[in-house]
Order: sequence, then structure tokens, then C-alpha cells
Amino acid sequence: MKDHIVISKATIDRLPLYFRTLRLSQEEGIDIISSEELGQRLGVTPEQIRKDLASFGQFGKKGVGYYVRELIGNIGEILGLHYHWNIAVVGIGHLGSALSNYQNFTSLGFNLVALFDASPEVIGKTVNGVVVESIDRMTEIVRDRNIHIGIIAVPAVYAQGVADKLVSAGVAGIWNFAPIKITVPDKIRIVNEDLSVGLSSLSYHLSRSLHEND
Amino acid sequence: MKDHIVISKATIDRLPLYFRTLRLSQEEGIDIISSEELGQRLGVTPEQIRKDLASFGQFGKKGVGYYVRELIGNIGEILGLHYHWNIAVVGIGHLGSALSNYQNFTSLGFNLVALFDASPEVIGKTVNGVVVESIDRMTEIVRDRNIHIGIIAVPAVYAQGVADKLVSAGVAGIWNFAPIKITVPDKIRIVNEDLSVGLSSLSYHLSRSLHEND
DNA sequence: TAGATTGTTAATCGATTAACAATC
DNA sequence: TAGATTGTTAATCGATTAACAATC
Repeated sequence: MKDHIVISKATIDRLPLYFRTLRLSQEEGIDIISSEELGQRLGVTPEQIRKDLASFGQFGKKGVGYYVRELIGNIGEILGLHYHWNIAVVGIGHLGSALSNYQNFTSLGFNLVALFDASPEVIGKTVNGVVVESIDRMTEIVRDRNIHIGIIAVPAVYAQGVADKLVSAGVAGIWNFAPIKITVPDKIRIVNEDLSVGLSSLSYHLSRSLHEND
Repeated sequence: MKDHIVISKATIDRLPLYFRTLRLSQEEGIDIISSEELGQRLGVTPEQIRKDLASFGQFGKKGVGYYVRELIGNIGEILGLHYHWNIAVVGIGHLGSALSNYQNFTSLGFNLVALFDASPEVIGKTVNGVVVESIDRMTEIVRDRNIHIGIIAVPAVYAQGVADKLVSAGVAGIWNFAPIKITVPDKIRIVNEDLSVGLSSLSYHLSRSLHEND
């Protein structure tokens, strides 16, 4: 792995796509794949793929391509998926339940180890094999179950409070689904997943094509 | 609106954030806001905001700032939210149900008008006031209810098939949650919402900080 | 008017694309 | 060896940041 080279956010965001597509290719029985072929499968130029991978090392064989199994391992390790992070979902409403049941997280190596909610009607229920705990027990449970990542799926008004609680309980990263900006200390990683962006950008483009001949 | 100027994807993706934050500010009773203040609230530089808005016109008053209500209207119109697009969700599993119940879409002006599923156990159920229909009735329902946008929340293996069906039924845009690349004709807009990207990028950064002193 | 803040141009920075030498 | 394909450098393109004149 090369030090002192800064990897672009765009590159990091493409790695999961490479990872996923390589695994699909592997299931199809493909052992070796070229950047050309891989690019076609996921809609990225071969140059882009080679450049992205090259920032982490030399994973291919010139004149041959990439060994699929090997590359999956390499990308998995780059992404840190081999750490099998423990995750907790906070807010077991519609979205929180859906996330708790999302099988693709498991297949990426994440372990769902805790669920939290504030509502007495929800506390005690079992979702995807995990019992929903009161949000008041967060501190002890985060410590006891060694939770690395907290997923926020509560209404916007509560999101900052939940984030503060997760941070003081000791998580290292937060994945925020609440549609609001959340502030955390610098050492905590935060990723905002804003579902309204995708739909709004669709709306933008659709309304353009409506009056294309202006 | 300025013609022949290409607006960057990054700009379009920030507009929904501006929109949302402006509405929150409005609720707090703020009538006029500067790019400085707005920037602080959503974690974007004031220059960035002014530049983004400037690509669509002159919405502010020099020496004063932006009139919140006016700007909300302007951005809403730029995003095409005033068209009140009709949307349908395909695949009423955990994620599909959550999306069907997502109140933020409604607050952006989208109308949920149809739900589809292939499973007899789900067909006929009511989710958020809408009855789940068989996927076999998609063509007629898309036409009759004038559906503009289809949301794909089915397992990856079925996603391309569902997309083909949505396109031939006549939707103009697709919002895809299935973790797979989908191919559609050029005239159809497609946005991929890949939930594994966010979590994987968290994992990447967390594993970096683990061996920060390498 | 003086102070504040926009809109816009120029400078910088970063990411993608193109080209090709290295080599399997 | 000849053909294929990577890894890497250079060229281009696009987006952000800085600076400031315009003006409310």
C-alpha cells in the first residue's frame, strides 16, 4: 500500500462497486477478468478502474488481467471489510427495521449486534434476531458488545441527540439517515445518506426533458 | 434560467440540501439568510452556495442576502418539485415498505400512487394507504395513474426485469435500490442508490484510523 | 453614506481521460 | 515471439476556492 498518496473520495466510493461486481463475476465462474470486461459490467471506463486500483498497489498481471478471487480479497482488505465491524441501528421505525433486515450488509461482513429505540411499544421486540433495547441502555451496550458503527434512523429532530449519545458511548463511526446535518467531533467518521437527493435529482432531470425545446 | 451553461452534478446534488435547510430555517422564523449563515447550517462554504445558485439566476440581494421564502420557491422550481411527480414502488419487502412510508418524499411534493409486488402474500395488502398490486398489472396501472417514476426495491436478480417492465410501461425515471447495474434506454433517467457504498466507505476510513501510525 | 453581501471572474485544485512503455 | 493488458505518466477536463467589483 502506498503511503503519502491521497486517495480520492470518488475512488473509495467506486471500490464497493468493484467488489460487488467481482463477486458476481466469481459466482458466474469467472477466474480472470480484464479491466475492459469489468468496466463494461459496471459502467466505468477500464482506465478508471486501473487507475483506482493502482493507487493501492499492483493487483493485476500485464497481458492477462486480474485474478478475480485475489482482487476480491485485496479490495475487501482495502475497504477494511475483514474487520467485521459490529453495527447498531438506532430508531426501529420503518427505515430502521428495513436496514436491520438488509442482507447485503451481512454479506459485506458487518455484524448487526444491537438495536435501539425510545418507544416502549418497540423495546423488547425482536428484529432480524436482535432484541430492541431502550436507548437509555446505549452506553453500556455499546461498550459490552463492542459496537463500532451506529446507524441513525430516527426523525430529524432527535438525530443530533442520538449522535451525541453514540459518540459519548464510544462508537467510531456514524451512518446518518436522518435528513439533517449532524455535528460530531473530528475523530468520529460520519457518512450522511440522504435519500431525498436521489429523488430530487431525478425530478430535476425529468423536468428538464419536459421543456427540452425551450 | 441560463441556457447553454452546463450545471455540474455536484451542484444539482447540493440543491436538495439547500432546499431542506432553507425550509428548516423558515420554520424557525428566519425571513432573510446570507450565504454565510446558510453555509454554516449545512456545512458548505458560502462561495459554493453563491456559485451554485448563480448558475440558475440571481436570487439574492447584494448587501442583504436571500429571501428565504423566495429562494425556497426558486430552488423548488429548479428541481422540478412543483410538478408533483407520481411515483410507484416495486417490491414491497422491508426496504420497499420503508420507502413507501417515507414521509420526506411527500414533503418534497411526490405522490405515492402505486405499489407492486410479485408475491401473492403481499398483493392486496395496504401500505401507507395504497393497495399493493400484482406486478402483472404494471402496464395498465402505470398508464392509468400516470406514473412518472418507478422505485425498484426488489432483489438484485429481478431488478433488470422490473426495470424493463417499468420502461415499457412508460415511466420517465427510475430510482434503483437493487445492488446491481441496470441498463435502460438513453431517454430514461436512472439514479442508483447504493446503500453498501456508504457503509463500505465508513469501514475504509475506520480501518485507516486503526493503523494510523504505520 | 458606510457596511454588508451578492454575483462573477480568475486562480487553484482535483479527478478523469488518453497515451504508451513495460511486461506477462 | 506476437498479442494482450496492465501500471503510470502526461494532457485534459471539471469543480472548488479566492478575490473583488457591483450594488443594495
